[in-house]
Amino acid sequence: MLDPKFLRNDIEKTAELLANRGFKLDVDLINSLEEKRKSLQIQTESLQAERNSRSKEIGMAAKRGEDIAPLREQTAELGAQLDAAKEEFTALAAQIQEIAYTIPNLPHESAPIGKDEDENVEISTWGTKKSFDFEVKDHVDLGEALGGLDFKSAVKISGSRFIVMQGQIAKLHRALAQYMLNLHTNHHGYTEMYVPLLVNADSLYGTTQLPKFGDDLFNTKPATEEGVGMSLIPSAEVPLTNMSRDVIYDEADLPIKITSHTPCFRSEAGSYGRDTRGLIRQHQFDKVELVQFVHPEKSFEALEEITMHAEQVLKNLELPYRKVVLCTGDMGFSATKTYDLEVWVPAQETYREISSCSNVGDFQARRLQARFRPAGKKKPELIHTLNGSGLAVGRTLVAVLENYQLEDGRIEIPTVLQHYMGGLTHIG
RNA sequence: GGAGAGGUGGCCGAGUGGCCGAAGGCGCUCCCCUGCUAAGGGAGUAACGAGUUUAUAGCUUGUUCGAGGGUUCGAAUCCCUCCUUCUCCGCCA
Repeated sequence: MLDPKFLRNDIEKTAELLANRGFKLDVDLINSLEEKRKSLQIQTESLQAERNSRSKEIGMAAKRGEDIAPLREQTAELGAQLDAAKEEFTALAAQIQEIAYTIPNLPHESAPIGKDEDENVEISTWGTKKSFDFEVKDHVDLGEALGGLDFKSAVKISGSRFIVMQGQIAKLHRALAQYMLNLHTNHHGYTEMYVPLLVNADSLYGTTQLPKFGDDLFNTKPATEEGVGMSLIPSAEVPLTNMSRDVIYDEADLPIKITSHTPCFRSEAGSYGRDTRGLIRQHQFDKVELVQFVHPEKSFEALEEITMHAEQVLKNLELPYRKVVLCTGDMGFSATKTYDLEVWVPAQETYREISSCSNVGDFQARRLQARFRPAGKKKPELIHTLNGSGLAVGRTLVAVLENYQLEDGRIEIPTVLQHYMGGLTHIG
């Protein structure tokens, strides 16, 4: 959620920045609602103040043994007025909040301005694309031929966009996740976390999946007026980032760096027809997530760092990739700035997203009430939160299968993973 | 799943209808005292929102005692629902 002060004091500038990401802020509507809010709030609060002081008087009169019946009657009338004002104010405040919830974060000035993914800017490329002197197969053909990817069984058991993995491929998938976790905990300073995969609505509001993106979630109960029950996490970002909810950290505790390997569940509503083949877009996939809570002045520094941590996985796996900074029009709802890492996928002859690292600024922290107490100061301030995939495990498996394929259909195992595979050098 | 007892400020803990936003303690900050240290004395110390303001200063004001409803002129205190913690029993990887 944006700082409401932006909407009150600097709405034109805010609208301009939001326009960069293709969001049209209804300035006139907000201005008129705000104006109403202000007068209504003043009115309501002064009625409340009046009631409070009268009630106090009644209490004192009662103590003196005076007759309080007439006073009570008078105040009862005031109460009716107050109830009406309160009701009106609550409705208006709810309307304003509903709008506020749908406003995305302001892009940072260093994010390039653009409409959509075509205007993302490549920052760097790494690694050499292997030249294959045979026709490359995609991971589906490779995996099925090796008996390790079983799409048919997954359809039978659950439906499309699920996968059954088997044998060495299942093990390779596990090895990838283990390797990533070990790298981040042993070398990048993250603390490993085991977290719930089912979360409550408060958590989803905290990380801004709700109220706007509820359709992307799998819920344990259909949404009703009573609530939605619990939801399967779309990313470990949700439980990890919610660790900070309603916490006031000591400044010395920052930065906090945590990581977790979890399955992620996404309904992928609205993406029918895209990436229907293979493991690229699944309802369930594994991911190793990196989350940092940092001092507000350090968050852009931290974004570079967290991105580097994700890049290190690709480098160590010797997978060619490129780093892209998302333009304002392609950034996620809560991000101020995002780097995507895209891995080379030989069969598609293109780079595909495998990690997304974002500085969220105080956007989530405001909803989470995630704060720290600056040394020597009384007032707590909002922290900044960051998250990054380090990496999406399923897509990394795709990249390994395709980039490490041999002409005979076998897969070479990247050096750093061989240890995790019991010394195995090839699959197949 | 059953029975019982709880949830109060950074922490502990008192408070069963009216100067209670909340005694007391711990912690923390500042000051005094003590030639260091330990101890002692004094003062201060919740969050969030609105208005005013150059101001995250001050002032005025509202809300918040697990959450949400209700009763009342007035609720930490009474009633209802939910969440959650602990103890005992049951079940269980």
